[in-house]
Amino acid sequence: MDKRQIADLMDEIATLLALKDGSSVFEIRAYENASRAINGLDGDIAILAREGKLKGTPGLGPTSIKRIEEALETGHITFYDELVANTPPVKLDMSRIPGLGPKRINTIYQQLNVTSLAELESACKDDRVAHIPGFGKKTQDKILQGLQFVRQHADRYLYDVAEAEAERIRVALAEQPGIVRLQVAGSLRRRRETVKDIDMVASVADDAELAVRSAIMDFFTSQPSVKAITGKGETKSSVVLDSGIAMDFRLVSDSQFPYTLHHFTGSREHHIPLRRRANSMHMTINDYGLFSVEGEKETLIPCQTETDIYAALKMEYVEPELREDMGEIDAAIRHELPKLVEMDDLRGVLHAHSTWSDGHNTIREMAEACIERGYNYLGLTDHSKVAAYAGGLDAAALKRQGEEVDKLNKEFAGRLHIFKGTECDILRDGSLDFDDETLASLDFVVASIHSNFNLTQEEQTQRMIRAISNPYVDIIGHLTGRILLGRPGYQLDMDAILEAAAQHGVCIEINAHPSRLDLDWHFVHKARDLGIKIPVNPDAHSLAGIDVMRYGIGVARKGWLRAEDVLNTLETEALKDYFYVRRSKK
DNA sequence: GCCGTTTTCGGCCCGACTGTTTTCAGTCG
Repeated sequence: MDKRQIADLMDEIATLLALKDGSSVFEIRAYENASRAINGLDGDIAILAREGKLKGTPGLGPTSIKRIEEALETGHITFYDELVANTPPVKLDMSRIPGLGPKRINTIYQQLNVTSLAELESACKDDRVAHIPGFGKKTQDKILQGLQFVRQHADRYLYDVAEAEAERIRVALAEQPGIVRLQVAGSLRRRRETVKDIDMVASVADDAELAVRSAIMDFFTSQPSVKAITGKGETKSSVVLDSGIAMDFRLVSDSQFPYTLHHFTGSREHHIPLRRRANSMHMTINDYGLFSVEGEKETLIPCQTETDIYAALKMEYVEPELREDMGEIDAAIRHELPKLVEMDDLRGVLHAHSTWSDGHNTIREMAEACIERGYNYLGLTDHSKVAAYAGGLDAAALKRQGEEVDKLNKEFAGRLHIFKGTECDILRDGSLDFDDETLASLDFVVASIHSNFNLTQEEQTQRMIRAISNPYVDIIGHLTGRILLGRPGYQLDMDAILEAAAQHGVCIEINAHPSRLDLDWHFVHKARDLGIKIPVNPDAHSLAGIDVMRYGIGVARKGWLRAEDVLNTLETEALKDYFYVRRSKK
């Protein structure tokens, strides 16, 4: 078990405890804290546990450490298993509905005896939920909406979860004798923010013996993370992994590899116009090959790589991230595809928290971690005062923090520059949580919404535009507030927002946290075309939190961004100038 | 369950909003 899996288990324990009658809210919170503490650990949890270094980590007491050790040794936590066994499954299902917490779940369960979400839905439609004391029509409607949300997002997985699963298997397979080429395909390769399953394609030499293929297939289906085998053949096997993700593995001859890889990378939407183009050039394309067609006769056009396939269609190579039928076909024909931004283009991080608010690590620790990762600057953005739940800073604390940063900047001179910032709450009316004088004292300002999610689209849009119009705001944080697979974002008129941001020269971040990836890639391209600069920000709350940047780069690439479109590809001095110029205009 | 200590027990982040009430419970961040 890795860090993430154990942290998820601890979080589930918290949920299960909350659903149990008579649990202490403080015990629940302790498990939630432990989960966060585990996620925030820097380094391999198995090594930390073995060396006894978990002790002393804030949030991890003797019980949590015992549970972690059990998970590492045995792969499960008995306490968790017992809780699951004693909790009606429908209660867990209900806990995924936004707006339904443990109290209401227990009330519904006791009053209506529902045993499934389907029964809950009927109960809502029969108006039975609205008649429970303390409930009403609006609550019932909200539950119905929540049920729909849960249904729409069932059986999907976050990119990072699927990627970790796929990578484990890819690394194992790569060692297998006989495999020539091996690559992840499907939506994972296209870097979709959530995926339904994992596709992987491998090749063996064209003259490989059947026994080689069989051995590879056997090896695949016997991977430790395989929970069930749903299909097994010479060229394709399907399994379900421990996490519940389905995975298809295809094994083909090496000469067939590029066509198969291309076919299973998709998307369907990309392939439709591509096939149309092939047809117009007297060719046809499927998962076995690209063929020229003369009457009844089909001749294979030999291709070594996907680049060859696109070249045969007189097109530029299309990066997998772009294969969504969002204009990439025409651009590839005209040879006008952008050179997409890469991790190596990034020079620093601009949205990070420290122990001054709800971060796990000190400014110094965060700074040193940035240096280790090759970044040249750190934009420090602790929460503002209204964010009490996150230990937000008031103006006086912010000033003291600035003094600490000044000292650290002297110490780190030449290696790292720390920009003084804030993640300032956007209040209900669109004003900011700090006055102008305080904002003016900082190098830069990230402004985000953390409250009042339920305003109408009109109100929410006006609120956001007012924040964008504030002369001290440089970057809007997690624009829509969505939590992938958790809750939809708040209602915003995106066209109006993007226009306002362009007009005021305000950046919109790509929040790189795998549960957010907000701005959504669908809007990134448009934002770019309007001239909006887009920083890729980790929203890090720990050292490990800095490492999510690559997920943000995935979104940036899906949104057609070049290095010059991403704010934090600027070198330190250029970024200082950028912020300075914005500030001096005020 | 964790923490801190003036340790071995008492406190634990808290304000705002929503929907339901008619003074408050539940949820969220």
